[in-house]
Amino acid sequence: MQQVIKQESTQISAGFRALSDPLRIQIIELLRSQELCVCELCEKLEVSQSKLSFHLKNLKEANLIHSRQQGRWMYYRPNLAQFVALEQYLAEYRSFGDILPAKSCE
Amino acid sequence: MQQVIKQESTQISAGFRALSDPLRIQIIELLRSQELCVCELCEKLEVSQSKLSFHLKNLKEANLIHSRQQGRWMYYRPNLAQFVALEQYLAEYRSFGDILPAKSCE
DNA sequence: GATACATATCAATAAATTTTGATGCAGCAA
DNA sequence: TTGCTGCATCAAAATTTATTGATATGTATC
Repeated sequence: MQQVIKQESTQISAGFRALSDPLRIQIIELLRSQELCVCELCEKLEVSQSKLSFHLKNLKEANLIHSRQQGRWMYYRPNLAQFVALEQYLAEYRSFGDILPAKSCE
Repeated sequence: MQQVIKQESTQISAGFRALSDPLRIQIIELLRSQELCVCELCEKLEVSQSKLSFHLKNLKEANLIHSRQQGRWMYYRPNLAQFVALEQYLAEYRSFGDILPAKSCE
């Protein structure tokens, strides 16, 4: 039982972890309105290509972005379904209703 | 301008970073329905007190929980407003509408 | 006062993540 | 084929974050 909670918490935290870096937030912000290839992201963010590649992989493994190859270029776009999933976790968290006052600890 | 985006992205990512650890998710799950003191969290999560203290500080600095001292005990509870803020970031992200296809990169 | 208890903090270590520069690979064009 | 371009991957170093055990702080009780 405690084990199940532990597993679930690992999945949930993994989703948020991908959003826990400023550069990755900047990346998804740029992808918000338009599919972009790596070279365009490089230019706009002024970071090295391998650094960007590392963070794109990170976002992709968290299922937050999708990619599509076209010729030599790789285009990235957000996977909105995964954003919904994280949003829902937060929404459900709040929906639980008011917090009970602690029964005193002594 | 790019600087502003960078600052904002740092703030946002800091919020998610606090949720990017399984133990911290377990903590907020336990606080979901009831204020708890550190000793109760220790027992339920079976972790050392200093470890717990580290993660509680982390959550508190991210403004995700509040604390209240009563005698020797420190009671923690979620700060729902901050959960709303993060939820809203995700909601607004999605609300931007459909992604434009890339203009070809060549 | 002295003592016990709940929690925070600190310093040292360990572990995980990120950055960097180099190299590899696939697609395209000459 | 050769060479160029866009991107991924890798190994090493740098940085950040987490864990541990010890100690400090504050509160209550005696």
